[in-house]
Amino acid sequence: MNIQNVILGFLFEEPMSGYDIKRIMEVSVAHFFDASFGAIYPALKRMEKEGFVKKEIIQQEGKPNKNLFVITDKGKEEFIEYLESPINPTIMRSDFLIRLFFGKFTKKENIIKWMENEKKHLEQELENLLEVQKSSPDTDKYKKITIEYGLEYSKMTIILLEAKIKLLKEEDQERL
Amino acid sequence: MNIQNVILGFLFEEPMSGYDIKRIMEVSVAHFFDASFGAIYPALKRMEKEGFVKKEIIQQEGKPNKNLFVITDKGKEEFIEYLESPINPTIMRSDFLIRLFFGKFTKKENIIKWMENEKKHLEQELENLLEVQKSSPDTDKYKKITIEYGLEYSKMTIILLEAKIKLLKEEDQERL
DNA sequence: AAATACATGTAAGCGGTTACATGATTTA
DNA sequence: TAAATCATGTAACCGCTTACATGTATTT
Repeated sequence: MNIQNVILGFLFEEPMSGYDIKRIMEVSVAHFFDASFGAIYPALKRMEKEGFVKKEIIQQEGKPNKNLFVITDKGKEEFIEYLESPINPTIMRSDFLIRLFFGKFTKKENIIKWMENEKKHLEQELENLLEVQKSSPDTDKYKKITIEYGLEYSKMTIILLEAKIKLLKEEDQERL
Repeated sequence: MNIQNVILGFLFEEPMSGYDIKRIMEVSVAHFFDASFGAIYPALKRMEKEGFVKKEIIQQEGKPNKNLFVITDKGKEEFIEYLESPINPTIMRSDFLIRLFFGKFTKKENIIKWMENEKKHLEQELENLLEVQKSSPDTDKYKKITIEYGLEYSKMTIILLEAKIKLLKEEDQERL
């Protein structure tokens, strides 16, 4: 999977601009995929050159013009081919867990700070996902599963972090 | 966080070769960080040049010689500095979830195949983590939390996937 | 006889990110 | 008046992966 495959997926659903793609990613797949404009725009250009998408320039008033990209039959084929290709393993890269792993080299204060920070982020993600779930109750069942997945993950992790933070704080109390 | 920080962390615990570092990563942090030899060896070289580590060549019989890397005081300072620097957000990149998200464009057969594949991987990870937990009961509490984290994540996800696979399969049964 | 473990290393290339440039309109 | 939203794009750079090269000893 790469940025091209993901863009093709979104354009399979409806024509969009690069800007739209970025925005929709943020409210749908951000918990397991993200991309910057610096990746999206050059990808769209390449894809146009290869005939996977075609560009339609939409004149707008008061706003910059919009490049609306429409998926072609060749693009649809390419996407279907991706779906038939071998799946890549899920990758997680966590600075938080690396720091925790080497936690004995720093003050407990730092560790609690990191945990509370991670918890805060997960609470934000949980809130976002609940919002998404509420605002689009008619999404297809597969998209719903990806939301549930994120919901369960953040809930579980918040609970775990809460318990561990509490334990670490209680250790300090006992010493008084 | 980058490969250098992680290597410094491991060398802070004990001197190791590049090969050792790779092996130990696979049985300790693989569920939230991984690196290839092509990243580890050049990193060690750079770090030696910058004075973060020093190399000791160990003569071995029947095996290739080993480059044992020892962390220097400068290296320790560098690692402590990393632990004080702003934390990077956790990144997850899941081909599985992207495919599921666009699941409506393929056959249910494919989706069940992906889910069963993902479940199989998580069961393997769960097994590995249980093995690690059993084989090193005296690790420090912070490392234990990172293992628990992985354990809870894989358990939760296996249960969720099992339920969803069952649901999808039942849908088919009802149609008969 | 083939594969795996041990052990190190490099070069080419990929798939991005970060930072910048541009510019109107709207909101705080 | 500063910041955010809308909108596109590029250039420099980074951090890695993949593939290859080398070679012995052990296991299958």
